[in-house]
Amino acid sequence: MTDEKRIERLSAMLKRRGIILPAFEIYGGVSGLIDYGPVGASIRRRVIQNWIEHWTINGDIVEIDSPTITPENVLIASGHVGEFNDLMTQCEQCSSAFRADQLVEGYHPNPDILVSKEIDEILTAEKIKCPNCNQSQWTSSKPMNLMFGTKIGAMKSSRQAYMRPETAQGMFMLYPSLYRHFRQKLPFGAIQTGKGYRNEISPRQGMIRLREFNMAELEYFIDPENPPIIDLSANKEKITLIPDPNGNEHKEIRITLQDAIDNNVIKDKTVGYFLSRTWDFLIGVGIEPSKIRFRQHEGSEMAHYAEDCWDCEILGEHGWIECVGIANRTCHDLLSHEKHSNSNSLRAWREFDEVKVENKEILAAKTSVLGPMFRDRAGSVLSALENLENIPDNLPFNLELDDGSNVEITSEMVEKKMINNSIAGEWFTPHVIEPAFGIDRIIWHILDHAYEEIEKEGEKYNLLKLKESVAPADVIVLPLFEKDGMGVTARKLNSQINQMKGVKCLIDSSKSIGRRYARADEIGVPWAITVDHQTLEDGTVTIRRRDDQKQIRMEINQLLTLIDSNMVSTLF
RNA sequence: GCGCCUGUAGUGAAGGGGUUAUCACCUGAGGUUUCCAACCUCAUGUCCCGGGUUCAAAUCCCGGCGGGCGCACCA
Repeated sequence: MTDEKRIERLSAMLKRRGIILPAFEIYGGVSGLIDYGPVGASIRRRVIQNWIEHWTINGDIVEIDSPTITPENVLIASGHVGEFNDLMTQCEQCSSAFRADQLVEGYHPNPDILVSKEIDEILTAEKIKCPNCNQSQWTSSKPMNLMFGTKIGAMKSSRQAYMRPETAQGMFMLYPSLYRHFRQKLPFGAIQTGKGYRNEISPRQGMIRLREFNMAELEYFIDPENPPIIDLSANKEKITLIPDPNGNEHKEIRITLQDAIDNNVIKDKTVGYFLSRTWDFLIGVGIEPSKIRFRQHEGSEMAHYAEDCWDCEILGEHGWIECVGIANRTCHDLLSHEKHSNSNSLRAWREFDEVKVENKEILAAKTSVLGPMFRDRAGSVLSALENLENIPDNLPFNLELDDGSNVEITSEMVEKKMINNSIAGEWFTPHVIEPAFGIDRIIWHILDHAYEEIEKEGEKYNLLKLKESVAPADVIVLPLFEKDGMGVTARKLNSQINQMKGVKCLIDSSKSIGRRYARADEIGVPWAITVDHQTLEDGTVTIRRRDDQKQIRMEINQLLTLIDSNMVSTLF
């Protein structure tokens, strides 16, 4: 943060040019909500498109899309309801905030179940002191759930629900379908992009902490005993890591990811792989390599579900900001959803290398005899027989049932049998590695890193050096003048280019040519085509490169071919 | 949520208990100009919202909303 005013000039430009603006501004605005304007929306769409293509390119990852409204039981299972319904209270003396249930621990057998009023009474009655300043003056406690609540349906039949705090749960809900889609073979993954919601207490720092934000998450399901084989040795780039938050090695190191895995700096290879793929994505959309680092989470700041977590932080005007979290969520989510939903389809089948053959002697029940004999107890007799550890040598014998009672089993009721079980494999709950991207934060840093203020002929000049892949438009057509048919030619060219698949072209004919170049440079359009007098004579135009203002004259048709095949940059 | 600072055209700023609120850039129309924010003429557009004090409030006071920073919080 060398220049304090730069962020203000950048923010003013983003607003002036219709990139990022405060939402609902004519009604005073709402903190933590933003609009992407006509230019910004194009950038956002392209960043997301890049992200989707980046992950789906190998075929082991598919895109899904789930509702943002989520019923409460899903979020109870995920832990979001329980973890974030804590009552908070604040010391009036020193303003420190604490979880109220932790303060009254020891004064009540189960502080978790107390409501706000009861906790306040205990705080006052027991004169509980502030751990920070030793005073005993507490504000009334308030529940702190950062989720936006809503109801599904009306009146009595309505059902409690929340706006999703993350997109991940959608992928877990679709696990059975994904498992079938991928022919029941791990590893595989699913991605989802969309809005997430958090009712932040205090949104800050422009578009860094929003209440409604664009997320992009990948859930990659693996067999923890047979993790994917990862080879990152081709990746020679040294990357900044801050590992070992609680140990002696907690400092920045520069290391290749392969070395980091080999030296156990990154313990999980799959996590290492996603660090690498995240790096590639960020570079691809124009984040500066020197402004990226990966920091390992401390135990205390880890989410309730995560086992190991690395943040990818990007340096910008707001300092180092967490933009991607890569977490090993283990089997936490799938297991919990299995329990809460009574489903048994959130598993995968692991075949053993060798089929295990088990020869076993059992007492097979003759149900036609047992049934009439024991009637309503027949069920428990059957299960006791099945669970019998040691087959008795002689019949009859006394069989103990679950309820502690005994029955006599005679030779008419059972038959000794040898069975051979062959066990080919086992069911297990897959582990999941989750890279979660904050798209708005990434877009902020793309803009931050691309924004350049230079001097041009003694004047200040701004440009956005966006990568072609995330520019709001690919090309802009500028008639030198409207007259003499230049405007007509330009409009025709604009429409021809816009008919190309995946290519977006703008046109601008107001004010002087220099001013129009400046406007296009400021929103980051990489190429400008100028229609001039010579165009009318010989069918050539000039193509201008944003980053150095170089121009090349060439035939319109030749240029159109290059634009269509995304090859304009080969000209220069 | 607390504390300090703060809010004037699209953007950046000046001013300030008084009758028509100022400037630059931007935007639009016209003119001029054969390629990098040129020039001329004209035009559009502002005191965050609500309440109070006052003959009079954009200005002072209170509250809200928004923004910045610090503390706290942050899946």
